[in-house]
Amino acid sequence: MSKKAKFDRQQVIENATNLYWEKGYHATSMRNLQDAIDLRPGSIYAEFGSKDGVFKASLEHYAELGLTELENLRIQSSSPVEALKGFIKQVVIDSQNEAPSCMCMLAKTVAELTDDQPELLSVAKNALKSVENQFAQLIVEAQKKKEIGKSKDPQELARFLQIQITGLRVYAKTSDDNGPLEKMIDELFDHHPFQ
Amino acid sequence: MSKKAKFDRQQVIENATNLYWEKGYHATSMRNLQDAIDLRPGSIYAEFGSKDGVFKASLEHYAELGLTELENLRIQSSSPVEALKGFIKQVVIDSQNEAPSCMCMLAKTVAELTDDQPELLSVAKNALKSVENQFAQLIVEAQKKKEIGKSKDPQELARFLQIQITGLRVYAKTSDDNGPLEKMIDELFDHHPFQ
DNA sequence: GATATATTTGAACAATCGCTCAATTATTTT
DNA sequence: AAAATAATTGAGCGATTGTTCAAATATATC
Repeated sequence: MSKKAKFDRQQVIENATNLYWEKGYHATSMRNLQDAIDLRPGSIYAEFGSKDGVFKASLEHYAELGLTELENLRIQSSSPVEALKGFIKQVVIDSQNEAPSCMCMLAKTVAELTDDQPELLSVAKNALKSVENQFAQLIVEAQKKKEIGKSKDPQELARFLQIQITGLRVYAKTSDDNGPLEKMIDELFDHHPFQ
Repeated sequence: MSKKAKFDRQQVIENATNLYWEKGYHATSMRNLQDAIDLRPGSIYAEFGSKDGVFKASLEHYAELGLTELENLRIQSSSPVEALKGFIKQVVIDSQNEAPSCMCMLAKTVAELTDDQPELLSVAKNALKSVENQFAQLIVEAQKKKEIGKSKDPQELARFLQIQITGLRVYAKTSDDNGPLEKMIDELFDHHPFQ
């Protein structure tokens, strides 16, 4: 009795994410978005409600992407610390060539938005916290495998990693020499607060 | 033969800086700016040429503000390391209550802008590098005073500090508990790569 | 094939964007 | 006081913003 053929929602969100990730919230217009996801305004507003709705879906998709990648690295590696190090190298180094922006989209959003967009800001903050919690979980696992001393507080170490990643990614955008960054990542787990 | 009474350029730039610092480049409109600095479009364009011109002047003023603050802290303190630590505590902790944004305006700009604004991006990057160089200079001084081992590379330590500050300031925006951050700052100079 | 209905389209809305410039105002020199 | 000129004003430019909705289209049911 009705028409069912719809666009590929997942593909649409992926394209929207790539555009928002590159340009940020304010610099991305609905017309930019329409072109990037190949949908007319009516369809976008029927599916997402507003520009904010698309951005929110993008933030959630981006966070899911990161968490999935971390899981995959954990499966591929025999060591939780190696998985963490691989993740950090990927987001800090590899993302410079492959990703829409070398910045973390969540950190970029937290940096860009003010309390004028409380919900979007909250989504970004919560997503960052989710990633941090996943870090902590891997650190607990590493402690069980004696890769990290059991006296350390996993949440504290996870927070430390988040801070390092954010700092490193912003710095990566200011510099074209990855040498020092790779060295810093390699040494991350060899000193305080990990050792 | 002519009219000379002009607005206070320094005050105008200061007001513009505070607005741009809070809202970022794209979210700040020329009308927002007109209200904040109490000037009509004609005067603004006569003095700064464009929205980008005002932003550039703001970036430069912001950088100057930071460098001056660092100098003042150095004069007030007998120790270069104490000056550095004081600077970091101020920008990470105190700025949450006092400043237009707890974010570093330069890092925020680097995070927000793309190659669509190459000149503004370059100004922000260069300003960050200037601050980093100032850090390095204080570290050299600290080495002379035996506060830091002379085998350490000042530029490497300065870069490390920049990365820590950026990471800490973004994290501060996601969290309302400063305890862990203050502890991290206090311990910054007690471990690798400083010791 | 006709009907019903969900989906998709794209022109167009009011508001706002960065910016221009003729007109007005204020100050200095004569 | 008059003339000269720089500074300031603010209405308004064309373009773009986020969003709406009547019309057109495509699919499922009968």
